[in-house]
Amino acid sequence: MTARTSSARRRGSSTIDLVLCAVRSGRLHVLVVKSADGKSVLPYAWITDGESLEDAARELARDIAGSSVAWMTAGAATASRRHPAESALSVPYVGVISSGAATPSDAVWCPVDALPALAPRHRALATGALDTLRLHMDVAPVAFRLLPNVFTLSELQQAYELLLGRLLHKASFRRALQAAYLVEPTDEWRSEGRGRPAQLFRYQPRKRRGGHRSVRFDLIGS
Amino acid sequence: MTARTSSARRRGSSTIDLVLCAVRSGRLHVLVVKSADGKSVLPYAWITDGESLEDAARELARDIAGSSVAWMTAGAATASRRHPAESALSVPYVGVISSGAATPSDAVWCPVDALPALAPRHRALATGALDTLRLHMDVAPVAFRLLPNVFTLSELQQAYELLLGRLLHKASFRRALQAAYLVEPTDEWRSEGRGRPAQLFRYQPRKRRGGHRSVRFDLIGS
DNA sequence: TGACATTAGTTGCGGCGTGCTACTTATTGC
DNA sequence: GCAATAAGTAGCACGCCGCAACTAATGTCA
Repeated sequence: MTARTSSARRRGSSTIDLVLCAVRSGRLHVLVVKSADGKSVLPYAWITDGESLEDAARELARDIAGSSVAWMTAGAATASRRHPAESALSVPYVGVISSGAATPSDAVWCPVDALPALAPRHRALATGALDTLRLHMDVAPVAFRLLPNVFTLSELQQAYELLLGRLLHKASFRRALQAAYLVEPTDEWRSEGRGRPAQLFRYQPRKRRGGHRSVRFDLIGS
Repeated sequence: MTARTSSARRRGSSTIDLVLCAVRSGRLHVLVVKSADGKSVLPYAWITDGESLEDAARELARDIAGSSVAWMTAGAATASRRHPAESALSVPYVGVISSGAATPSDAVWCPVDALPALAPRHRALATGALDTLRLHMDVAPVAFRLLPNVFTLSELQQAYELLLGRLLHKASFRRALQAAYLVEPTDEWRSEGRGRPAQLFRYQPRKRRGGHRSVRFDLIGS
């Protein structure tokens, strides 16, 4: 718990609630901290007038996780369900932390499908984080930000498989990636125990095509 | 202005701010109302404790537009820039109204690229609405909800062209639509002045494929 | 040391979706 | 009847995608 979170709480006030996500051993995890009374909570901070919400959320994330978040977006504000500090209104921010970053002290990475006891509002925010990531992954480099600066293509594919919720075909994945000019090979290789070593790549988008957004009907349902 | 909007304003409180969108003569419009002092504002309502934000937003939309919104989603809450009633925190909701609905009284549809003088926060919310619609149009029937219950395929294509910001090819558009089993033909035809009459269709998704989300790299930029 | 397992990375093929051109159909207006 | 206009369709070529099969490089173990 940081000074931000333990500052004077005001009934009827609003909070920024943080859902920090990372990949740990192939599963999506969210960062959970302990409140003053020992309960598990998502990191949160009371909103003060005149401050940018985005800036406040980034500052909170830096306080909690030590490093700055690799990517972040706001979720849908909610006043439903019980907040651990009785915040009237929660403005959720969903952030992504590189899987290479060190685990912050006084915090635990919890698998999103095996969360500890959380206040109902925080549980809803945590379980909804994956949907938020899925909503943005086609227009923002969410999967890339879940990885360290250099990564193997298999790691990138695993990140996409986690976000999409289904297995992908190696050759197709790599051809599509090649065509998009998003990654740049480094001259490093990593040996992961057995098997052939993998080349390391870096996220380095090169092509700036204005648009060419295509029509997509296949995901529309009711 | 409804009773909701003119209710006691409290400094430091939060509002729901509504960006209602509709297509008028081929351009995206947002609904603007007049405040008590004659200024142009987006419809808004003070948030009261214990009420669902989504419910409150839908109620506000019903009060303002008469009919219920065809589709709605929450945007990113913001505390930046000046709000017309000095709301500390705005929770924006972007809604879509069928282009067939009647224009509500005491309200004006304004082209989003030719807005009247608005408070800075409201201007930012209005101009950001198109991005919100674009973010959701691949997973929700946003374009369909911009249209009346029955519509021609040319109207649907125009809605998509407006959202995507580019022209589409008629044959390709129809083939893709056919393959998605999203619309159902009616036995009505509409004659639009000159030219061959167009068959009317209804949004009626039939196929429920679980997932098959595909990898999309082409929109990821920086 | 050689066979095997394991993981990375590539190649070629078939099918489907998409962009394009060109065509047919049906209506209004002169 | 004929031009103009807009809806709707057909055929073709190219590209993307899933798939299977292959090569390459490492570790393991008998």
